[in-house]
Amino acid sequence: MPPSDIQLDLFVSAPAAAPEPTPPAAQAAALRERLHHLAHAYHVQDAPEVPDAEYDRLFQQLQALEAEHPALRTPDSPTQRVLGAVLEGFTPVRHAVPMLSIRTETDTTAQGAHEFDARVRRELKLTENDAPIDYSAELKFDGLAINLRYEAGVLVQAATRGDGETGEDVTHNIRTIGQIPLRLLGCTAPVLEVRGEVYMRRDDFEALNARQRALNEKTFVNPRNAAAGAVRQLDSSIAAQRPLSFFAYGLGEVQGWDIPATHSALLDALAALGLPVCAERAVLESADGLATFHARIGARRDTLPFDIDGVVYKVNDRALQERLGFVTREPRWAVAHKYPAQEQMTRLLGIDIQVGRTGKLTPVAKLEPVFVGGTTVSNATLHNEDETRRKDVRVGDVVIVRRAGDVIPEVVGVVLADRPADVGEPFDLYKRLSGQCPVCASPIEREEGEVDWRCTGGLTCPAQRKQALLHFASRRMMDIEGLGDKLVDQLVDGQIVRSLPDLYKLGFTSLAALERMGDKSATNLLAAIEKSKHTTLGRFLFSLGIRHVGESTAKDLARHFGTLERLMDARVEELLEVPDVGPVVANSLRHFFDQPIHREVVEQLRAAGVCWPDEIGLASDAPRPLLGKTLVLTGTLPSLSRDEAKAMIEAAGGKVSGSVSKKTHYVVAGSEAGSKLDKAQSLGVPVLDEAGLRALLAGAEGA
DNA sequence: GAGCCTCGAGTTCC
DNA sequence: CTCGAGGCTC
Repeated sequence: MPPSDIQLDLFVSAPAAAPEPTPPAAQAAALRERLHHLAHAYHVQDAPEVPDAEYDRLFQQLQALEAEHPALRTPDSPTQRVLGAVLEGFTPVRHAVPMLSIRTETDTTAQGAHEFDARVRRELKLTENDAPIDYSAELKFDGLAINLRYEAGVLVQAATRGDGETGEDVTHNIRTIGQIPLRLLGCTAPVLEVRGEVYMRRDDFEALNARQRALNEKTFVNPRNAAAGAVRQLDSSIAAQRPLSFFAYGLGEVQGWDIPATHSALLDALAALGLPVCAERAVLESADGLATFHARIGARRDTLPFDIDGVVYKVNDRALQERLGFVTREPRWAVAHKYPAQEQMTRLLGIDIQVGRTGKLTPVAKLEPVFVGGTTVSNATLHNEDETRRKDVRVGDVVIVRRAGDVIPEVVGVVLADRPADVGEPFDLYKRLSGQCPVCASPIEREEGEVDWRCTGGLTCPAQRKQALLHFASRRMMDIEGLGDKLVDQLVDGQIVRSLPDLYKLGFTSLAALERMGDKSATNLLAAIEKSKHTTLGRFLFSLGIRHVGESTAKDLARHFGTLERLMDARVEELLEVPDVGPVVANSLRHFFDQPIHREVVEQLRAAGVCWPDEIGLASDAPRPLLGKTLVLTGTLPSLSRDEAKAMIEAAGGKVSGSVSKKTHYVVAGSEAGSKLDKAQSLGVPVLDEAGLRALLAGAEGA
């Protein structure tokens, strides 16, 4: 069976540990079974069934049980060996020096660092009065450990960890990793084994998955999984297409090479040999220093280009390391200090289907609330029907939920082993809804080649009407302050507002009668509605919610046609003359204005007093120093809001775009600028601060 | 026809 | 913010 071919059902799932008071022996046996099964899925099949945090939890449960009842500690217990197994098809490699695992400090608070320091000092019989100990702190990469064997400076073999004693020869795949030198710089030692982690960068992982999706191939759950799969390919040409990276962090067998006296010096020496060593490391003394490192890296965890699951502390001095030695298979002088999990398991309670503004029907996972990545998550989008089926998510399943940083929570996959007997059917959107919109019961349809199902009800569908109203009133369009979703719900459900023009017929008495609406709020809202009547043609066009017509296109159309009448009557060929308007947009516009109901809405809005100045004539003789220039805004400017800055740039004839490319003339960066700033720098696009922008607007004015 | 550059649209939580 | 897709360019 090729490693990528996952057939979980071949493996009988082990009985889960019973939570009821079971005899400890039976409990330990059940835990051992379960852990063996999970470890096999993780290490050998590259198909983890549960998040790491869950494995760790079961592992610790077994450890605790064995500590309490030492008689239960069998030689084959997962706690007694480093996990993994040799796969058929690869040549086994016996490690000259065993590849050990590292003890995990599971306390994710600063306390974890203090406990490690205290243990080390106790073992060394140091007192408060002794000098502090130097520690080397590094990142704990989320990849897989590899041993590289160099003889006379030449890479002769690369092996996985396997069970720690014997791994697999994966030299053919490792040689495809460009970062790993095939020959060391200035080193001809007879034997030098370098250990480190093969991993996949997040951007490489995303690109790989995008490629897999495009080919309709199965995507990978996470970067580590993808990296492990690549390293275990029997065919190295496949591995070569998987973008892997490497960091060195330790040694195996060494002959004829002077090992530096400290770990930090060793890392420097490895870097000098031409091996990639992560720059994110430090030498610290005291537990406080370690705790600070842990917190500092934790704060930046999401912005690192690769996944980590914690940091690693090592006693820096090799002589001290030797004095500390090992306990069973783990060094006493090193520890991994983890971070809270970004993945958790929870149960899928149901699948709701939402109706969007355009009628798009989106399946949303209703989850048993779970704390992951710093917040409690109870909803997660399933995007669309295909996506939901691809993951085979069913109601009642235990699912893995991930949330990293600002990323929207997502359902990564299903724990098939825990699928209950009474699990729901495979997701079928049409069947679920009996072909009807869940809100208005209009027929639903999915056009050829489209991913999404849509409600055909249009504005007769209350859900779409509500979204249309919210869209119309939003800040970048008609800007009606105070018209939020709660109010829109009441207005539409109470049939007070049936169409956009109804908004302008609202009276004080009908408003004040609503829930949570006092005299003051009603007056303010009416004032906001009144104010919104004075707008621009561009905003008005955008606010109508015509498919494929967003802010930017609406502005282009307004500028090109000048008046609404000319636009409404324009033929498709005339519409195509507008820059950035192609057949799809042109037909969408034509289709919209061909419907009498839409023309009527426009008519009524104007009758209600909605008006705008003619676009023609706006092309005044005001100086336009930024004519033809494209700018990108990023971060927070000290005194200008994003919209203000944008308005100023547009008034000067410039265009504000959302993404940086080589066509961008300037990037205006404020504080907390993100990836756009990096991109500007890598493309050599000039970067301005607010003062620079003002100078550009003003300075060119005289020219 | 491929690849790049934008724009449009959807989405979660506090 | 990110993905998908429309439009433009080569």
